[in-house]
Parts: sequence; structure tokens; C-alpha cells
Amino acid sequence: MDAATQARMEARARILKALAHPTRLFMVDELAKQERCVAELTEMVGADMSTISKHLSQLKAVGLLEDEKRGTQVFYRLARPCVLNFFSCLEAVMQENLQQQIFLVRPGA
Amino acid sequence: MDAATQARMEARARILKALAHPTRLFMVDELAKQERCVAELTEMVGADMSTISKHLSQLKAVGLLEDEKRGTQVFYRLARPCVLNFFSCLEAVMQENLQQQIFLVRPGA
DNA sequence: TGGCTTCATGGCCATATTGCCAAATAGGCA
DNA sequence: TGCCTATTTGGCAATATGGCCATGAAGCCA
Repeated sequence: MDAATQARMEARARILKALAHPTRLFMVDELAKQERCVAELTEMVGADMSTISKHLSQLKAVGLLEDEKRGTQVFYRLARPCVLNFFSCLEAVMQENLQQQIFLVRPGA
Repeated sequence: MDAATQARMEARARILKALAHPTRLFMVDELAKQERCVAELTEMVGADMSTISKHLSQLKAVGLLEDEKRGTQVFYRLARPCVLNFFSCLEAVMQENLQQQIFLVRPGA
């Protein structure tokens, strides 16, 4: 793997890593529907606000989210809706995995 | 976030996590072109074979790869080509990020 | 059987990630 | 100015991840 390829794969990995967390995936899903402030997301997820703030920072750092300060609140929104396309593929993989499980559990049926 | 949503997000995160590594992304890319045995991938990546084997196991564990043993070799292939659709979105995000960088570096220009 | 090749696994250490609390910062308002 | 609210940041402990080496397991062949 040459250096340029390595660099490109690292850049891709950074974005995927930012997505690869249950809480962050949930927030991306919600922000696809409408923008939300940190307090709202904190309430929806049910975690410490500092935790949510850090998760949002990660998504913003890789360019997936945008934020806008309005008064004392900060509203986040989905900056790259194309990531939503991932989810249908993920669901398909999950579905296939379920089927495979069945075959593994009942091989001779 | 209710329990069912939590579980679904965790399942999605597991798959994305398996993808979110430079070496694993590279191998997915290569396996999209043609199946490869472990030795070939080891050579292409330039890492220890045990490391490559573990990376492949992770991708297989989440259902993205299939393997087939032929003689003493094990050939891996991409089981879910839909993940390739991710990459164009990732490239777009990377491209956008580059542009933003320029604006950030030269805000008044 | 013995030896060789290919691959997987276990162990270990270094590093990264997560999530909480506490403290700092920023904005609005009396 | 001083206080209150919303958010971010620093610090820390627990846990997970990554990569190498050494070892184990499986298949082929003489």
C-alpha cells in the first residue's frame, strides 16, 4: 500500500470512526430529521451533556455536522446527508447476518 | 433512546467499526476487485500475517466478507458490495473538508 | 510419518476511546 | 456589574483496540 493510498484510507477511516458509535449514529439519524440543540440531544439520548457535546464535536471535526450558535444555545445539523445512504446497506447486512444465524443454528433443518 | 433503537444503533456501529480502519478499508477495496488469499493481502498491505488475519476476521465477523478454504490457502471475498457505495460519499466529505480548510486558512482573502 | 506451507489464535504491551465529574467559557439579562 | 443558563474543556479511570511475537492447527506432499 503506497503512501497516497494509505493517506486516503486513513481519511476515510477517520470519517467512518466518527460514525461508528451507537450514540453518534442515533444523533445523525435525529439530525437528519431536524436540527437540534445540545440540550435536546442530551435529553433524547439520556447521557451527560458533556458526553453529548464531545460526541457532537467528533462528528463536526470530520465535517459531518455543522453548528450554529443562537443565543446561548448551539444548534447542530447534518452537513452531509449522503451518509444516510449508508444505513440501508447496514440494515441489509444486518438482515443477512440474521439469516445466516438461522442457517448456522439449524443447519440440517 | 429506547432499547430497540439502542440495539439497532449498536448493530450498525459494529459494522461501521469493522470498516473504520485504514488497512481494512484497503482490503475491502482490493477484495471488491477480486478475491485474495491471506498471503496476497499480507504482501499488499505490508504487515504481519497475523495482523492481516485478525483484520479479516473482524470483517468476516460482521458479515462483510466470506472466506473459502482451498488447499492450505484461505480466499476472502467481499460478501456485501453495497458497502462500496460508502466510499463516494466519504470522498465527497473529504473534498468538502479540504475546501473548508482553505476558507478557514484564508478567511479574509 | 515427517516436514513444509498457510493461516489462525493467545499473550502481551502500547495506545486510543468512552463517559463521568468538575471547572472554565460564552451569551443574555437584571 | 453580577448572575444564570447553555455549552465546552480538562482530567481521570475503565475499557477496547492494534500490532507484533510465539505458538497452534490444518492441509499437502515426499
